[in-house]
Amino acid sequence: MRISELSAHSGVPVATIKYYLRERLLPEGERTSPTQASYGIPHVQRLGVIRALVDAGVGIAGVRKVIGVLEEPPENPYDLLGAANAAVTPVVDGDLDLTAATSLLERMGGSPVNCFPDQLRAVAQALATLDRAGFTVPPSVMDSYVAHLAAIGEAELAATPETSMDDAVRYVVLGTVLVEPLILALRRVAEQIAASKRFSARG
Amino acid sequence: MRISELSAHSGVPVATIKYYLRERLLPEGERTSPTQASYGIPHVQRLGVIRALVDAGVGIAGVRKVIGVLEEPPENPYDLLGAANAAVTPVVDGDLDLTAATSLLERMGGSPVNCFPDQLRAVAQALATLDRAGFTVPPSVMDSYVAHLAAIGEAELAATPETSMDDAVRYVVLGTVLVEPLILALRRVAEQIAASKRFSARG
DNA sequence: CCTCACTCGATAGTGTCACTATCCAGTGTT
DNA sequence: AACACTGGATAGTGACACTATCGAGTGAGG
Repeated sequence: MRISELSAHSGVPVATIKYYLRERLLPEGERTSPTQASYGIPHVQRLGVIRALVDAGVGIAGVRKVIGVLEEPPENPYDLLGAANAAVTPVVDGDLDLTAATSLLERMGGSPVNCFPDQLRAVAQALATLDRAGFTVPPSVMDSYVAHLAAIGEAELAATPETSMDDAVRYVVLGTVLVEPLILALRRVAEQIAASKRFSARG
Repeated sequence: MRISELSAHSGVPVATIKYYLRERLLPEGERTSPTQASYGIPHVQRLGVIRALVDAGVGIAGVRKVIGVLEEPPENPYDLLGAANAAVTPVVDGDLDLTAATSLLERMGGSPVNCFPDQLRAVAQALATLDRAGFTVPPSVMDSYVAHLAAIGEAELAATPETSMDDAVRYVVLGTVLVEPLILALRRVAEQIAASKRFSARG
């Protein structure tokens, strides 16, 4: 498959494919001559992953990290998940009050040792942003978040494929990031359904 | 309060405040002379909202829409939520297969009339992106998303403040957007807790 | 009254990011 | 031999959220 065919097959412009090659997001094709290389199905799949990640707001640097994890996954499944999360969680610097975040962590059934520090800091950062905007999450709603997201996390983990390590890696790494837009979109839909039930304006 | 004090009090640089004034995200201060204006607490709060929204990835145009809704909220609470969602949901153009998204909507207890079309399209878009990356959400996990996000949506709606219209508007509009980073961060934490329970690598 | 830091308002510039366009010499295909 | 196409390099684009600078006017201290 030549580069123009790869482009046609994946929907990604040739110039962009060259860009991804340059950025080492896409492996080189097999060289058939000094100015020719041939690409295969894995390249098409990889392009799909790259575009999905970029669309999801993960920057080129983050995509590179994710791909790094996909190509050299940690032995331990727990560290695999951590690496996947770390690849797409922007590191927050500066002072943060971690007490509220730690409390949420414990309410979800974990303890600080269960969690990479950056994830905890991400929660704290989210809380700080809400605070800065003068927004308070009602306790009943926070309870709901804690309970239902814990359940979602368990369901996701329970469904990790056991068939092959490759499948598991792919599931964990991509599921971590790519499902986020779906979750947010479903939440908005859920809110509108609840609103229409409550106010029966359109139903 | 002069502009430099507003800056000191909010942590936003003077030049940026001027930029927000120019973009009409921040209302003008009360003029005390042709080249002087005084700002108050509402300006500090507004700055907090703007920064929170921008940090959350909502662009300047989106922030303007959100603020428009805050300042002139629709009478109907359902339309208020719709306007808040519309302000921050990028419109997806192009052909999309809505059947899977509609099915999810129904599984959440709604029907197409309960939902603004753009929200449904956002779900379809998220599913299409997953598909393009070659990622399949296991049915049991999708069940989990549907059930738990529906519950979250209801909890959020049930907690809408009844004290004043202002409070309700603020809660709905800001809650729609600003809580998203918190939800995603909690999900990642939940996954790690579940992983550490399952593999007991760190707990 | 004078000075000087500060203000508004306008305009232009910066840095980042994900591409995209152009050029080149070399190659396979007809 | 003609021609489209290739890999590789380099420079340019457009969107975006600021940020820097300037000029004329103004309030507060000495």
